[in-house]
Amino acid sequence: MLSIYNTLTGKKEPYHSLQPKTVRMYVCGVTVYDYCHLGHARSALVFDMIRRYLEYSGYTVKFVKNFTDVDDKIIKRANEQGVSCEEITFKYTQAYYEDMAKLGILPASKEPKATEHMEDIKTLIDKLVKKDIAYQVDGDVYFQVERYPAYGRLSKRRLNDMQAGARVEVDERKRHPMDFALWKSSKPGEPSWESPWGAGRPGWHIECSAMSMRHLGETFDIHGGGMDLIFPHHENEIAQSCGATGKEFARYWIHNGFVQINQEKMSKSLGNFFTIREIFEKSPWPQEETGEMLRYFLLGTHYRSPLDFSDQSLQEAKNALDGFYDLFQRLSETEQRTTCDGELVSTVDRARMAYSQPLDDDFNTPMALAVIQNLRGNVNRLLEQGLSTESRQRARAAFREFGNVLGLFQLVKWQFYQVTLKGFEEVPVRGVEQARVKEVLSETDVEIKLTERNEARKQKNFKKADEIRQFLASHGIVIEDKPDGTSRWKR
RNA sequence: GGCGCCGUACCCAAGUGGUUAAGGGAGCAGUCUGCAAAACUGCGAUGCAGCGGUUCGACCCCGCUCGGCGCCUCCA
Repeated sequence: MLSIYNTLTGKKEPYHSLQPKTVRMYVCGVTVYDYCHLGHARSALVFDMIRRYLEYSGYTVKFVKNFTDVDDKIIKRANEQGVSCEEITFKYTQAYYEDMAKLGILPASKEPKATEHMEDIKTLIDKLVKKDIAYQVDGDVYFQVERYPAYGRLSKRRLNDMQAGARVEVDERKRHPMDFALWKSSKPGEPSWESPWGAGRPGWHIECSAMSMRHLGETFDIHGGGMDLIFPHHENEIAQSCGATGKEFARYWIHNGFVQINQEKMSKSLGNFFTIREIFEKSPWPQEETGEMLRYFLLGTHYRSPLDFSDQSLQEAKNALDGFYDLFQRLSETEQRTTCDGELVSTVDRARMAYSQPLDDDFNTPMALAVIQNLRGNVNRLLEQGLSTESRQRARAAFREFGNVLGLFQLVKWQFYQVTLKGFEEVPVRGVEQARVKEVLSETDVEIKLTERNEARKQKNFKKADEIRQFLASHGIVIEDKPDGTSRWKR
């Protein structure tokens, strides 16, 4: 039985879909005016995991994630660079897809754009104006918060409290300082669409209401996003949507915590952010592995907690992951003994049950990882006592199955033979000492040396064997001798 | 000023009103190994920021204090 922490009620609640076996879920995506940073990655990854787990649990998931492609920031960026808004949004939408692919984040089932939903947006605003919940001032349309009595129920704020704290200049034309724009008249040169209120563009919040209702219906199951969207974005979405339809909007509100650097929120204004591509570029490890390291790191903390990013944390994730892939290598080797084949089956079954328990409890991925870590230990033990080739494949398949929910353990090659490092002079690793790789040895080079060494070992020439080991080690090659006299190696 | 979050071993990080406070990383010791690596085994918080309170019993509930952070303005 899945339960989810619902921001709306402030409690963990049993989850029930409105339609049986189907989840309709909307997540606020990004405004495409710049490269994504790690914070965006976390949010995307958290909801990707939730989506995957829901599917793993047998639900069909209608997952909608939007792109905001009309916005002040886009206009500003376009003006700065002297290019059109379309060029900006196209460029960063492409970049988004590239970054997400590297992180192993699956595309949503629908990825709508605000600019493609102008009719829906205008219809929705019109409805609010007709119901007298929104009002027009010159070419702008505002939502009147006092006309929605439940305003503040998501963020647990009262209108009066907020009024006291408001320290921005209030537009005198607004009836209440918290009233927000549904439609903004456009200045010359800005993107604009015709409307009953004049040429203009939609406010930020209305697009999500329009797009979610278009693709998921007026009432749907889950709405998610980063913590910082609770107010005002999601609060306003609720007001607009419920105001327009008179029905409940989203039923479960899920919000992920921030990525921090040294205990502080990662943000543009603080200048302490890392873009996703920057992390990949600076990583001394190949792309697939860096992606997996990031996922392991990001899912190692519960989605609602803040999490601090550092190079050390990434390295720790890699070390933890290495243990798995070392095991997977051994599982790929053949074996006749069947001593523990029976026990393996029950071990995997037990793990399967233990696995979904924490994930059912508000998506507790750290605990789920602990279950998989336990399974790793158990399989290692059984492996030592004897697991047949078939059982080894079964074990590997189990890791694939569990790992798929978290986007882990899907690689066929990690290290052991196939890996090539990128960049070979000096690879700076922030915070840690410099990783240095002197020169590249090709796989053939390594194989030749290895054969040479095993010859030497056969002849008990351990001095020579150790020299070769040392030589290879100085080139970042680690040798593992197997009981049968042959060796495996990894970089 | 309003609303809210966090403080668990060297580091990361789960968790429960009452059996031994998960798991990982790092470290140490041992087994194995020609050596090594990997793997396995063992060690590691008598305590969960501090102080009070509720309770038969609290790390977990309540209050206060200290420390750190977030939202209230665009923000994942």
